[in-house]
Amino acid sequence: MKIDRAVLKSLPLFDRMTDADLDAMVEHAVSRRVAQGDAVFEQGAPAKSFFLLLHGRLKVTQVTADGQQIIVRVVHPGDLFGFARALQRSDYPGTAIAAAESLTLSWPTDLWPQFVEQNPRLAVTAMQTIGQRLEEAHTRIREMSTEEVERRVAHAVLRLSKQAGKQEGDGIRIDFPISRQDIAEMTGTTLHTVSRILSAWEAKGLVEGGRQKLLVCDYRKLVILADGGRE
Amino acid sequence: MKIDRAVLKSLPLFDRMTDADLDAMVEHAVSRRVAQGDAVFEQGAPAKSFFLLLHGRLKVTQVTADGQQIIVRVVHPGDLFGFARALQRSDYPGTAIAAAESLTLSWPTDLWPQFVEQNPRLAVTAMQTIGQRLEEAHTRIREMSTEEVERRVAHAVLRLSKQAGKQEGDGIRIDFPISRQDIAEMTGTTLHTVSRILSAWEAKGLVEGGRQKLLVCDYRKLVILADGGRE
DNA sequence: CGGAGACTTGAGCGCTTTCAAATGTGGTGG
DNA sequence: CCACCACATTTGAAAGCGCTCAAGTCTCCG
Repeated sequence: MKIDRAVLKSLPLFDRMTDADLDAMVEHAVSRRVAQGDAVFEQGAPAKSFFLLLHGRLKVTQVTADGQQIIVRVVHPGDLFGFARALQRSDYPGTAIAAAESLTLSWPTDLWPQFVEQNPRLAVTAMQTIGQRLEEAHTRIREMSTEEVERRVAHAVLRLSKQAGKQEGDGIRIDFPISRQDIAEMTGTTLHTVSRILSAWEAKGLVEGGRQKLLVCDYRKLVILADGGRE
Repeated sequence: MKIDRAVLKSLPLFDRMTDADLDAMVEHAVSRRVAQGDAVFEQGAPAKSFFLLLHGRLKVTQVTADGQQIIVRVVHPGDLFGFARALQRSDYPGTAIAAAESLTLSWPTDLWPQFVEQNPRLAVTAMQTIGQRLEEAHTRIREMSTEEVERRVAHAVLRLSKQAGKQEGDGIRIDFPISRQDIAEMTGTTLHTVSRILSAWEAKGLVEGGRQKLLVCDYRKLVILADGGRE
C-alpha cells in the first residue's frame, strides 16, 4: 500500500522523524479500510497490532460483565490507539468500532520496542499521549463525581466540538455520526435523559439536533452551562 | 541522607538496575519525612521534583472550581508519583497529602530525561506504571457509569484491602487512617451514604468500622456484593 | 474534662432512571 | 418510486436512589 509520506509528516507524532526512519516504519505498516460499524479490534482479543488512525472516527468501548456498554474514548485522525502491548498488556482492554468510514495503519506489536529504540522521540510522544489520556480520564472522573448530568453532557459536547468540530454556517457541526445513546455512554447516563437535555437546549437555541447529528449553535452559552451556570 | 540500597533494590522499579546506576540516582535524591496531614506538593504548583514513596501512605486529591474535593488515587510504598513533567506538564495536577506519617525520596524533574537515558528500563517501567494507572481510571469510570453506590463502595474497599491490607485476626485491616469522607471522595458519593452503607455491612458482619479505621471481615461476601450480588 | 472532628441516623425531596408508547427518519427491496 | 422496516428519537408518568438538611452521639487528644 502506498502511503503519502507528507501525510504522516503532518502528524505531531512523526513530524521530527527523519525520512529514513519514517520510511522504515511505513515499510512494515499495513493499511486497512474499516466500514462504519465494523470493529478494528475487540475487547479481550490478543493485542497483535497497534494502530494509527489516518481518517475517520472510532469509538473505543468496554462492556461490563452484565452487558452494559460505555464509551471509553473517541479516536480522532492522527491518534495512536490499541498500543496495549506498550503498556504491558497482552490483550486489548476495549473494542474499537468505526463510527464513520475509517482508514487505519497498523504495525505488529512486536515491532514497538524496535521503533522506540530507533526513535526515542516516539517513546516520549507515546508517553505524552498516555499522560494526556490519563488526565482526560481524571477529568471525567472528577466530572462524574461532582457534576450533575446536564453539566456532564455539556462538557462532553464541548469536548466533541473541539476535537471533531467543523465550522458550518453559524454553528459547529460534530463531524461524525453520533447518537444520543453514544453521548449517554460517554457521560454515564441514559439516552432518555440525554434526549431530554438536548431537546431543552434546542428550545433555548443552544444546539440543533437530528438523527445522529449535532450542531452546536451557541458555544459560549454552553461553556457557561458546563462551568456551573454562574459567573 | 543515607538510604539503604537494599531497600530500593527490593522495589520492582529498581530491581534490575545496576548498583552503579542506582548509586548515581540515589546520589541526587533528597529524602523527606512528611507528617500526617502535610502536603508533599500542591495542585497547580510548578513541578520541580518527582517522587518515590518509601514508607507511609498518600492521598492525591483534586479540588474543583467550586471547592469540591475528590481523591484521584492513593499512593502506596514503592510507587512513583508526581512525575507530571515526564508527561509534559509544568505543574502538578493534584495535591499529595500524607494520610499517615510518610517518607519520600525526591529528585529534580530536570534529571528525569537523564535518568531515562542512562536507564531505558526506567522509561519502560514508568510507561507501565502510567498504563496501569490509566486502566484503573477507566475501571473507575466504568464503575461510576454503571454501578450503584453500594457496589462502588464495595469495589473501593476491596481495592484498598488488596493494596493496603494487613492480615489481622480473622479479617483484613486497612493499614492507614481512612475516613468515611475519604471513601466518599473515592467513590463519588457523600460521607452520609458511605456511613449508612458501612453500618449496614457491619450489621451483616462484613466489616468492622471505627474512627478512621476499617476491618474487612468477610472478603468473599464483599466480592459477591461488588460483582452484583448474583452468581 | 472539654472541645474538635468523625461518625450515625432520621426525614424529606429532587434529579434520574425506569417503564411505556408514540413519532420520526433513512434505507431497502419490490 | 413507494411501501415498509429497523432503528433513532421524543415524551409522559411514576418510582426510587442517593443527596441535602438537621441533630445527635461518640472518640480521641490536649
